Amino acid sequence: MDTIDRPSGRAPRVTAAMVAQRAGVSTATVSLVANGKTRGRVSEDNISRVREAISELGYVVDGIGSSLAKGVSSIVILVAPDISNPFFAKVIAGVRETLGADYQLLLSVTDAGEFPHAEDVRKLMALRPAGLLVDAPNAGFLEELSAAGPLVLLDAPGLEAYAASVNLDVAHGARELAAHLADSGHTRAAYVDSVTGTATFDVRRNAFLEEAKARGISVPPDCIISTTIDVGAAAEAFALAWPQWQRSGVTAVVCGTDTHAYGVLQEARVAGVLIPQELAVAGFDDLPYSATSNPGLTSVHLPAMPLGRKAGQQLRGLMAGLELEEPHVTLDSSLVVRGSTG
Amino acid sequence: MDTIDRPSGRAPRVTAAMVAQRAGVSTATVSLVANGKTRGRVSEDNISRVREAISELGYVVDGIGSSLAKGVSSIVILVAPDISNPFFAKVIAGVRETLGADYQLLLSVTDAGEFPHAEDVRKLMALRPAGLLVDAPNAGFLEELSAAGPLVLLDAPGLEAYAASVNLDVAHGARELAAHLADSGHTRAAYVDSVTGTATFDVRRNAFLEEAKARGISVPPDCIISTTIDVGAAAEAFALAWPQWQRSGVTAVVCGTDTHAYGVLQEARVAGVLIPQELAVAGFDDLPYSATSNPGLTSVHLPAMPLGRKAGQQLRGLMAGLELEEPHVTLDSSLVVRGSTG
DNA sequence: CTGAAAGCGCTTACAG
DNA sequence: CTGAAAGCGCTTACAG
Repeated sequence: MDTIDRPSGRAPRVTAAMVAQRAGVSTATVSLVANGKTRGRVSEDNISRVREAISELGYVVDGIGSSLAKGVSSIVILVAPDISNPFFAKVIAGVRETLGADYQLLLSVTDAGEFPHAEDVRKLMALRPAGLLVDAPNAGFLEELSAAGPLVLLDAPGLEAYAASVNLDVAHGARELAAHLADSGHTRAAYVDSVTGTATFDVRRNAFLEEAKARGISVPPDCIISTTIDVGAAAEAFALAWPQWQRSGVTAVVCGTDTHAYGVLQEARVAGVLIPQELAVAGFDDLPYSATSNPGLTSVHLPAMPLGRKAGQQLRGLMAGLELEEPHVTLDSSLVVRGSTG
Repeated sequence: MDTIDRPSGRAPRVTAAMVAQRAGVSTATVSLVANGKTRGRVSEDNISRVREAISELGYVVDGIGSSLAKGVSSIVILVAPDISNPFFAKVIAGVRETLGADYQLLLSVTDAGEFPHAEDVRKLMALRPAGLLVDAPNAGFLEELSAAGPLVLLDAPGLEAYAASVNLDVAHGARELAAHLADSGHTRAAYVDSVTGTATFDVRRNAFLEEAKARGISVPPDCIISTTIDVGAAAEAFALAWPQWQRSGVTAVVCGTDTHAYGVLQEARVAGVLIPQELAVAGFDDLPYSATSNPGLTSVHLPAMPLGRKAGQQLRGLMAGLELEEPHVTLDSSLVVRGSTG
């Protein structure tokens, strides 16, 4: 039985006042009922009256009015430099899962790899978000943020001083990878880095280089290049560098992301470089396609969904006004060996 | 010269009243200046006074207060059933590009392939969005939406009656694909569909089946299966179906998305099925990885970024109160042939 | 050109 | 347990 009048297409906005009138109570009571704050404040009788009126009229608390009165909205802003990464889609899924229907996820996207600046941040804050999630930030951005309100950083190694964080132990996987290559007999490797000045990429590179060195794998400075996170760009850069690398005895290439690695694989096929016989290739992220490529891509697996889930969970805690028991969490990474490294 | 006092971490909210006082004008004037509505309404003198005060105090118009007064927010909601698809990341990038900094993009995500229902929609509308973008909807969802305000549909073939739309001519690519397979000598094919009841998948399948039939390729009912848009799920389903298909003489598999096709490629490698000698494989979307896989995946290319761009552009028109010159736009698709089909 | 005032829809002390 | 009232920060007729 639909009792809503909808004469000509657009339904009129139903307000708390309309509900109040129908239920024969004040708007204050409507607000209490609609927000479930009735405990010891509203009579059973009025509760059911209001509930009935609410469902009859199809009333929904107006987000804007509510936000203004409360001083905060139900929006959670997720700032991220690269949503084109499939890895990131899983992080979002994880966030959504723990945030549930109480909060709306607003995605702040800029151009690939770029972070918003002071003015953009102010505009975002003008939405009075309930909380902020920042993925793979750099220190400069966090300085500008001058953190107002609940804030959780994702994948922000070394930036623990700024806010609560959920990190990935990429260094562990990077070391495993170096060990794996050393065990396979490699003694000279190259590294394809990401150009974005994001902390996680520094950690990946440094951990790999350090462990490689310790294991007798040399990575000369001219064997380290960087490109944007793009298959084509990586392919091009590799094409340019390979002749040189080959001459200097490079037998393995490690890439900052699987996306870079796909570019290397692609170009290697074009150039007739045998993978893994002539060249071993590995990446970070373990994107879904890495299991599918031919050969499969050896990669450092990062738990994307758990990352999003945990970050959402921590943020919920902060938004509820809690003191986090464990403000800094680190999730494991581990190497997945596939055909691209023999 | 930073004149903002920030005694202990959290900056106090700067309001229009504070700016007004500093500039020696009323809040009405501040509002006019902040919104650029000064033409013939504010003296040059006051304009510069207010501008100065604004920048001195770092004032930003509060989104919530503004939205409440205006009756509409600056939020554009993008509803989509599957953001884990890299295709979708590009659509978002296109939308962002045309929407610019004036609007905030709110991503409404549900579980993969699911659409929000009545209640969720109401909650979204409670944010008073300036506009709505709905990707790959089904009719049921649009019925529930009872469209209030500017709305543009993306990739919603056959749903033109509901709202302005930007569509992809997937049928054209699908027919090209059927022709290509027929030309390659295939006479029996299988189809791996998506389980989501999304119109575009129906169009893809139907256009392919029709053209295949016309070209002498038979696709028996038991050679049509469907799975979620997931590499693993597709691989599993293919593993189960392949022995049967092989016996019945299937030499080509067309997949509703490249993601499905990756699953088929993966399982084929495991099962030792030679691609393309024993089995030709093709998909839709032309994801970045399709150029990289080995063999490369033949796929119907869909212009993701232009799709997002055009949709954003149309929505801007509607939000500006314009009548769209061309409310229904269709973008081209075309087949990209790679190694997976020989 | 300018400002006082009403109003957007809600929430929350407050007084009863 | 209940409601009148103030207030959140802004925008927009309105009167001047």
